[in-house]
Amino acid sequence: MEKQTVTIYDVAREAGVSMATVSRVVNGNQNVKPATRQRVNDVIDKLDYRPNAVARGLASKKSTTIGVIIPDVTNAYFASLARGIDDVASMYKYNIIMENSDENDQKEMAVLNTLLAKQVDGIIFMGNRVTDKLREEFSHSRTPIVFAGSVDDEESVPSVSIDYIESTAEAISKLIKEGNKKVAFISGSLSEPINGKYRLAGYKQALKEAGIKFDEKLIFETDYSYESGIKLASQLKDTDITAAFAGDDRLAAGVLNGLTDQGVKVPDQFALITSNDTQVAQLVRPQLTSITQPLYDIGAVSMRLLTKLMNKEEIEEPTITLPYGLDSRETTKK
Amino acid sequence: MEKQTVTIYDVAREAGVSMATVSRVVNGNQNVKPATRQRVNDVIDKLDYRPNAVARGLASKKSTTIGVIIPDVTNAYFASLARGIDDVASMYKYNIIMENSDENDQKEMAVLNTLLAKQVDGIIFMGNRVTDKLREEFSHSRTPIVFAGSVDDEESVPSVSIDYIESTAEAISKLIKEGNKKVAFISGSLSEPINGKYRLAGYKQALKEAGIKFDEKLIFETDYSYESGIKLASQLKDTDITAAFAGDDRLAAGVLNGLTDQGVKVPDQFALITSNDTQVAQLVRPQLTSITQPLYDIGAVSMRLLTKLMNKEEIEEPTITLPYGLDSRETTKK
DNA sequence: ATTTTTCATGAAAGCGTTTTCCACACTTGC
DNA sequence: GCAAGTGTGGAAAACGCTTTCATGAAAAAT
Repeated sequence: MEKQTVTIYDVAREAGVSMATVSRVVNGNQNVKPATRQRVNDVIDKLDYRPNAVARGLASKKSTTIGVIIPDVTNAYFASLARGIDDVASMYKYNIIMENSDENDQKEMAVLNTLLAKQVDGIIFMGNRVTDKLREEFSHSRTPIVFAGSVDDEESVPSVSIDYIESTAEAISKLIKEGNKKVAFISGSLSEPINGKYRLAGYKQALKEAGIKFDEKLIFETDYSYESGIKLASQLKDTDITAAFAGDDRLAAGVLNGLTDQGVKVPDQFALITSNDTQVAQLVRPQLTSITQPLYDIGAVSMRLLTKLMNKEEIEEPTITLPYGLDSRETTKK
Repeated sequence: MEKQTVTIYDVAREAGVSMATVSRVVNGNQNVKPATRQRVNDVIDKLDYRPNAVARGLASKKSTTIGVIIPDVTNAYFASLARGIDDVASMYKYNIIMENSDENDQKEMAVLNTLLAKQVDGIIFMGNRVTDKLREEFSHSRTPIVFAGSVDDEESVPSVSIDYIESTAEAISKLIKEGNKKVAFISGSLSEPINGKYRLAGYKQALKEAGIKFDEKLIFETDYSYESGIKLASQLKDTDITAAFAGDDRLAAGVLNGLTDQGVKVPDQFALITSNDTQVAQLVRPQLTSITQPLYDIGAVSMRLLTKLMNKEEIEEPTITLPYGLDSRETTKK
């Protein structure tokens, strides 16, 4: 008693109508007499008919699926964005094909291609770096795309994020105002615009406002892992640096725990501000003072923007900047 | 200069062969003369032809896509599994449609249906509870499915997880051996078999071995959030309970931080063991002693198992149990 | 030299929908 | 009473591919 798939044709036959009519009732087309509609629906229930989305996609040239390129689901920052994306996607009846890219250029190209092959109606890209090859691929395709949680260096692609320059500047200023003369800038690769271009610019801006000279030696370029934070803490310990800004929460947590484990008192001897405000920031003790980002909303707004793009609606402003905050917790004074 | 899609037909015409031949070279079929293959490949490159996966899916009745039902991507436990799933999925050239279910029965049914409609070749289900309706739907469909990180209550569905009874018993025994007479059992809903059936059984087993009578009042049923842990800590503080086992890391972190914030010394005055070993367990201070689970592997093995199922390979044992550990960190004595 | 195999390829029938025309049967309006 | 709508519904052509079957040519076997 294998469950053989029942097709639209079976329904049509059983209901004594044409496939076209069945298609109409399935798709909520109004040109169907209520009586007919009822009859068809009854047959659909009886036969437990479910439209084949693949056939549908082929015929309509719409897959009601969007592709999400994510560096790593395991990272709370991206996972939160993803959650926002997913929620509004399902609100608009889209499904999500998710692909981990590991921020690896080749892999990104590969997943982009499979996404395109699968005929996704749109793409949301998370990641901090966009190679020219990738950008070319984007413009080359007719599939709408938006960046979530990062800005395209050249602003040629719609994006949703906070203002990284301002927020970083504000964090650094706070650190300086609290009496720190030497504030370290800790981030992932500076080749990523978010670090090397925006955050660093904010850092320099704050320094300038305070009349402090920029010192190359205060810049620490590493990766986004907890372990790197731990390692960095040892380096930091033996310097006259008294505060740091970190571009990632896990990284910051590593620095914090590393420092604490070595007997450095935070925030008394060392102040720390992190920037993504994932739950990690509040799990550690002392709790990390953090730039707060509306993570879920960044994802949600990105997806909403994408729906507009897919709908060919007119977009006022393709580069959306959401408000951020600065939550003083326990790794800064007061 | 709109990029109009180039089809297999265009390639065929341009290369002077039939669609069948193009299809053959695209799919690596050996029945093509090298010279012809070369010619076709050249045209493919020249025209930048990319096979339409939707049309492919319709014709071949395979979507090379698998559905993943996940309670919440934002939860590190599930995200880790997902990562394992995704990696071996892409190893086998499958894509992943991911759906958040929020452990909500209705939503689960809904996403299952859209997954089926999309003709996924297989499904991986994460979640702690399976309603009869859902189970019925599973068996009703011809799509292979496997449970990742949970066991089907009735073992009617292939699954991959650790032994929850044994691991919990071991954790509880440790707590008892360290001198704790009253050990709380903190978990999510007991209606979920993983808690109410397996873990609780392990708890009782350990009690029995130690000759301690089971006390209903030591069972705390809550949800998996950090906040619930914080709340629970206040309750725990004013009892003579001196240790607890928690079924989730965020929950455990909440308990730990709540206790600590109220001046309770962990582990001296209160010992704590958690069970998922996500990164959270090591981020908090003191670090949480935890049952360790091969999270990534659970996901990876699940996906591997699914590929076998989709391939109709013979399965020796559909219920796979992976080894666990117990990592003594800082919330238990030595 | 003839028959049998094997190889390479093409023709065409699906796959399960959507969608564009058409056509028919009624209503309207005058 | 007739032309012009209007609301329903059917026929059939896509959609872009895979796959079966048939076929002719070349290679191997006799």
